[in-house]
Amino acid sequence: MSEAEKYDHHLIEKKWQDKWSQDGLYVTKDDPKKDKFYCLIEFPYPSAEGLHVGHPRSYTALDIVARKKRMEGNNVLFPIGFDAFGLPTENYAIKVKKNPADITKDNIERFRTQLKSLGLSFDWSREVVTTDTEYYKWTQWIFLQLYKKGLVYQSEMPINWCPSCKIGLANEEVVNGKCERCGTEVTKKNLKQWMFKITQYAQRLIDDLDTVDYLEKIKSQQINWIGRSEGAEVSFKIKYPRLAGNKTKHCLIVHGVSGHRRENWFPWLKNVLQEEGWQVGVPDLPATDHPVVNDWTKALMDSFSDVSTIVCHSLGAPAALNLIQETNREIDQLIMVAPVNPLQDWKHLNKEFPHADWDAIKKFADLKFDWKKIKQNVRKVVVYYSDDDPYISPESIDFYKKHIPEASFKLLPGKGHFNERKGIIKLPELLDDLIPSVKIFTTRPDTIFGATYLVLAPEHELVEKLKPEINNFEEVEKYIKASQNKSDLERTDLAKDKTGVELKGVKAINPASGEEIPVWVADYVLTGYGTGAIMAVPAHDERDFEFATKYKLPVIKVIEPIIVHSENQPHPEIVANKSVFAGEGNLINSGKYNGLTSFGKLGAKVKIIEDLKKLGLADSSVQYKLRDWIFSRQHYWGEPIPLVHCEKCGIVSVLEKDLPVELPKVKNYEPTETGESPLAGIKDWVNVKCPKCGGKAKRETDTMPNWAGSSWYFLRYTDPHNDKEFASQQALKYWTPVDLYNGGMEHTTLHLLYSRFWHKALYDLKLVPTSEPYQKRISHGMVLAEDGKKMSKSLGNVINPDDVVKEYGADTLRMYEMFMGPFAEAIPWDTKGIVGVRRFLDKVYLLGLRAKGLGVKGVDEKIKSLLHKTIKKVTEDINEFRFNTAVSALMILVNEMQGARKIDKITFEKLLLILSPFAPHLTEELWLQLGNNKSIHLESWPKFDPRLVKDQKIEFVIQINGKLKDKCLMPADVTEEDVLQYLEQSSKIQELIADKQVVKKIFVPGKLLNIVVK
RNA sequence: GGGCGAGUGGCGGAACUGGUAUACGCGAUGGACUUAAAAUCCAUUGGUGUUUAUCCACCUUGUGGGUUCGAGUCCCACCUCGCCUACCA
Repeated sequence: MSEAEKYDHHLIEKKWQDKWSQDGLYVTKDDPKKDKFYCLIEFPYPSAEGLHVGHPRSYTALDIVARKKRMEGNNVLFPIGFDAFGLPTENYAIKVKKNPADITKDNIERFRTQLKSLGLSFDWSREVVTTDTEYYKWTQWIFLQLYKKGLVYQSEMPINWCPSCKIGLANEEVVNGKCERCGTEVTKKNLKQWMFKITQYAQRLIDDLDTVDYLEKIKSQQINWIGRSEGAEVSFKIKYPRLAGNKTKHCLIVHGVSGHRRENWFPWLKNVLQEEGWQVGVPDLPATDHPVVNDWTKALMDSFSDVSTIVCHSLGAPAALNLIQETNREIDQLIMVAPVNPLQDWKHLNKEFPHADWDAIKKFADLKFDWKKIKQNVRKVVVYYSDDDPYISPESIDFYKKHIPEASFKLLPGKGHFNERKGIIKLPELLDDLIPSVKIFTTRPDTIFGATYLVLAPEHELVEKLKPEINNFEEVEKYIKASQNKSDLERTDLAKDKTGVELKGVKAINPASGEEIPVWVADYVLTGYGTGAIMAVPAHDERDFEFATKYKLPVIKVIEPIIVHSENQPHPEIVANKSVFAGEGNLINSGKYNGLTSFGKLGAKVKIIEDLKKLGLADSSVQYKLRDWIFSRQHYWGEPIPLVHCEKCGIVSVLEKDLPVELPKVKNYEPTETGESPLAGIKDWVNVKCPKCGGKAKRETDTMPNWAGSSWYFLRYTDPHNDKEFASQQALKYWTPVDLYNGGMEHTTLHLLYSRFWHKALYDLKLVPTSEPYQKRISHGMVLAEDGKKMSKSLGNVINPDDVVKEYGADTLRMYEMFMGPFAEAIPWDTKGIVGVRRFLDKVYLLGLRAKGLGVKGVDEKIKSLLHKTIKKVTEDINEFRFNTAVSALMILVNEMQGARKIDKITFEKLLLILSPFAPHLTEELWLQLGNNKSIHLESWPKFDPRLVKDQKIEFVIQINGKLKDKCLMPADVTEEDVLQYLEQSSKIQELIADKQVVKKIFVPGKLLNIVVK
């Protein structure tokens, strides 16, 4: 082939790209008569670097699918847009001191030119850009709908904070625990954040995966990320430490003036405490003889000589204080429920309690409390009060706050005076003070007898609560502070030893065995998951084992592996010899559960929980690793969150008619010192009138994350110019769900999950017709650099697609990207390999030139058959995304056609048709040169003839003991008899089996005959 | 540590439900064309051995076992690499 016979890609490609655009060849109209096919690529982020050689790989692949689908008669939607908000642009803007909006505009322009040079059949008329106000107006509108639905809330959350850049970082900006930009170790900072309740959808996000067609590994990644685990919450009671020794558990309950009603709330407490082995004294005194009088006090102390705890209610409170003062006895804890201020004027209550001795009560006012003395005698004071108590005013509580500031004051809203007539008010909180307990989450309740200690996360609230009981509180506090200051990296570094500290003086009771076990605080237990506390079973959990070994805590084996002797199982001794056995098995050392299996419907897992449930000590529980979605970003370049903080009304939505809340232009994009968004500094933007009351208000200055705009862009494509709705119901009904969605594996957790959640929320609001956004999801492999590493600017190994297009043409680039390897796998780029596909296209071109002179009919049967086989193969390969083998099939056909003696125009045209999705420019050029007057891309996809695909004659294989020994040409439907007959005449085979004994013969129709000899 | 996936020539890779391993492409070698080079075309190209008339034999899909008439493909163990994830009880 000479130079002249090579085609000029510059000329051809530009010509057709312009023509197609002029003719609107790829503009899609909604057409209910045609079957729709919605084919979607992840829209790119228009970075300053421009397109990278990885983009065309997936775009071409889906372009091929889209083109084929069109030829098959579908109405195809194949749109394109840009996901343009986000940090890289903001950072770049700060660096070059330009407006991110201007930078974005330039970048998109560059991307458009590049994308257009590839001959992709996008419908550019539907282009969507997330940073356009017409687009983000609707992102904000949807946010408001979700806000109104109660899916959005505000919460103080620790965010990643770079102390050097003074900036909040998104998770994806933290690389190995360090700031992506400056390399400083990232710490945590508490900031109020807007959150999405994605956890509410956790179960549905798992369940509905059954209704969609995703690659298995994508499904499993989603399921893993959501991380459902079934288990149980079990309460471990804390042993009240001061009672452990010589003291008896003795509680005195002192009621108020309404002594006749004390049964309204005392009995339950009395019962519970008695069940726990406490002695309980409730002075059963007539109301008229209320215990203010010193005589009574003395009598009381005589009869209850060893009281460790006093619970008092209402007027019982000053009485109890008086009691403590007068008797000068040490009390462990004093719990005051709705305590009365003794200085209060009680006259107005005379009528309500006519039987009370008001003369005696009035003496309260005369009491002189010696607060110092009282406080010396009581170790711990707890005060419960309510916000709607008709008898106890806030001033009463202030009285106690003034005199006993050390007490813990607990407001329980809506409890009234804690003595409602209608029923008994139970105060589990109070019980927690008397008999505190730790709730733990476990997936292995069957190992509970092996729980030799408890571990609390450092942030666990019980630590503070047990403060008076902890003998080494200073040490504990130091540990907690230290672990809070640790960076995430340090805290999750598995290589480092686990650390922890024991709460000395505190013991917990194993509810199954009744054993006393120590309680530790350690940061290998996470606050955010489960209950923030675990029972440690060192014999059957690696982490617990490691910790127990370090701190010399007991290890009790309670599960024995079931020994099954089977060749297909790992050897049982290997399992048995491990110090930690985390599998299932039979129970030992577990009291009455010994001998049960750990698993199964009748196993210990179920049985133990059932039994503990009856005692009110356990409950089945399902936990998810998935956390709520932190939706706030303290950055400039994102959609403003359309909320307003009003001094009077609190948080108020921006009115729909006032959307979009536009990003103001500012001079400085640098984040602020405080971690607030740069928007906070723009006074005339921040200060607004409240949409509700018209009063003073401030705008929310946080912006949305990138994931917002990309959660619903595919909906906008269906109706991109609608200014009344985000998309019309009609368009949504016709086009959704997306039939085929391709993207990178790196987006299968975050983007895909967020987007599915967002869509489900819209579905619940009846704003979209389907509960799942994407019917099918596939994923492409990365294009690696020639050295096999990731392409990156810093390594200087990036290949620019523009250079390839310039030198070899878009068709060549497209075909090479398809040919390089399996679509789903990462493949290194090989510039040398490109010439192979270019040579192939040159061959096609040459064949085309020759074909012009050919007759309409007359072709070798062999070529005809191969053509039909190739049509079949290419059709199937595109359906299965096996583009590499489709290309190779096309190459084989072209090689054969080149060497063929006889070939006709129709055969060549069919080749062009099946090649056209891969190389749209060249095939269009040749198609029209051959005298056709309509674009090849408007033609139908050719069908193969099944008769021609089947070979008449086949190469039949003769094996001896499975090894190939001979081949012979046979009719496709050859019988065993015919083959055997052939064998008898074959001297070669006869020789080979001459001195052997033929055991049997295996005949596989249409394939082979295997002779088994000895 | 967990999850998923992959190991096939000098290289990228192919092989449908177990049935001819190495398709297709790159590279390499030799030849044709050319003053020469490029381009193009033709031939060869997994390894070893033997023979050189190119016939033949044996070996070969990370390693070691197993199932089977037959294993790149299925099972078990191990090794290596990649991606995602990370103390989730």
